[in-house]
Amino acid sequence: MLDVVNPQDGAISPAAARAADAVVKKIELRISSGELPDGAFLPAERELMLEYGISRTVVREAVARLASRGLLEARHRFRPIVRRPGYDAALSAVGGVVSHLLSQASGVKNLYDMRVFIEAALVRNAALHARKDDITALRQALAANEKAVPDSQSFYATDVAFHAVLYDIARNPVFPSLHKAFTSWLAPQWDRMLRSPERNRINYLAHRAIFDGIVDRDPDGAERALQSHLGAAWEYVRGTFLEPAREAPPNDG
Amino acid sequence: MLDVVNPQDGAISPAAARAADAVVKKIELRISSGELPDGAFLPAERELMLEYGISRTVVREAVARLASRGLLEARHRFRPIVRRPGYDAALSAVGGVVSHLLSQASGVKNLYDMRVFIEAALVRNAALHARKDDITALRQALAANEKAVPDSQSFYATDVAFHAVLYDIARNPVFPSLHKAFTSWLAPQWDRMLRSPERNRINYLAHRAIFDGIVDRDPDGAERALQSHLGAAWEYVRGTFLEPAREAPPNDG
DNA sequence: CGCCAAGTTAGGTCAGACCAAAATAGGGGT
DNA sequence: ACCCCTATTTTGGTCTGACCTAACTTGGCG
Repeated sequence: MLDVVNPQDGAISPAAARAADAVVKKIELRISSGELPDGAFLPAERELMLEYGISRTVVREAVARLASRGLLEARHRFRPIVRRPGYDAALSAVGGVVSHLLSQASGVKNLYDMRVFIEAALVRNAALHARKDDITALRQALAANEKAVPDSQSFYATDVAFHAVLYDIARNPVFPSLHKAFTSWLAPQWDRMLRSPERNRINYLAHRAIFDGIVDRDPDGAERALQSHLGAAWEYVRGTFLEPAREAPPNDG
Repeated sequence: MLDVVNPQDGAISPAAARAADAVVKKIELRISSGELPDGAFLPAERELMLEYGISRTVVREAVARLASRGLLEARHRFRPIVRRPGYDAALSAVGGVVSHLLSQASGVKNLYDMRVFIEAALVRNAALHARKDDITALRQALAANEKAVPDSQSFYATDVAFHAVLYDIARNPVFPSLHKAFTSWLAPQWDRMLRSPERNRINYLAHRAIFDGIVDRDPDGAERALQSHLGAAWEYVRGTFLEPAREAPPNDG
């Protein structure tokens, strides 16, 4: 009566003893204990293999595992660098998978809608809870945005920066990272959008409307302004890469 | 004298040709082309190694890479299974990194706040846009939840299910996956919470308040109910694992 | 003093082997 | 026939030792 428990490995998962796993934990510990500070080089593979009494195979697997978790930054042929992962790393870890999802038009749409949804909630939150310094930051970002209207290149930068402030106002470090993730994911599609001073001006005005809604402490107005802003932006870019329209978004169980 | 051409590659990062990378792409192609359908077993390592004329080392690295991207589901000592990644896979790919963040109390708080933020927006959305069948689903989930009040075990399940409906109403496949991710990340902390029929009843009533807000098309009321519900839940669990309170949430650049 | 070439280090890959667990085939009892 | 238990084969996980090549280091030359 062998009870090889492996039913739906729901949460615990027996996770048999993998050699690499133990090494991962040890290195993880050395990182979180500060023995391997952020930015430091990981010891050479051959060194680790002697130190832990394992083969290089296992060392390499452990390193790969840690790298995929974001604790190590392992460039090809370079010594891995220790990285204390934050929300940024967490989000960028998804990058690989997301890129796959973005290859379908529905993926872009879903992600964009998600962004709109969250950002709408953010402006609403800003309208309700923004502090003086938040308003100041927003005002400055808006001014920079206006000044950049003639130059599409810098307009894009100030555009992103303006939206970034909205994510900062929530005072949850997850949001700024999320913003970076959104922009980096959607940038490829976004870049194809033709830009012009006229178009920039329209977008700037939309930003100002959002700003006004926030300073007026009018969550509904601010949200409406943002929805219309991002909705228009979508309509403007969809034609550049979207075919009729797809169904059946990928969604696994 | 072969000159190692850095194929333009424009920028600095040579991104040299890694053998594993090429294999990754080939396998990726075989997956997306349907030759390796979702759920199929990946060929044995030794087979792949013959097929592509590479060593097993490279095969294993490629497999590991694909697994970390969610295209393969590679349990220990089992033949990898092909998985067409969806939003679920994308989110669960972050799991590893997130678990690290959750080891700090601030990480739990930030993630939980994020969840509250999003869920608040979701109930507001539900109050504004829920359709008849959404309301029906919600009502059923609520009824199941009420029925489970005496049994903490099943109450938890129906609790999660009730919240899940809120994520479904947004009609964006990202949200249900996000819900799964949230619950699986926060479950470990949540499990420590003592449960009792009395406590369950309080939570059920909170759910009903949310439901009422939605059917009354009262976004503010519904959101208020949810905020108070999740806020109370946090206060209830924080004591079980939280020390005084931490600062400096992890946040990398 | 700086630049370029030879030497050294260390990551990437390979080949072959062994172990143990999983998958499969085979045999015995009912 | 059918199922259960065991023997065999696969196959993933790990080890060893080696080689190649690109980084890194060092030292000589202009």
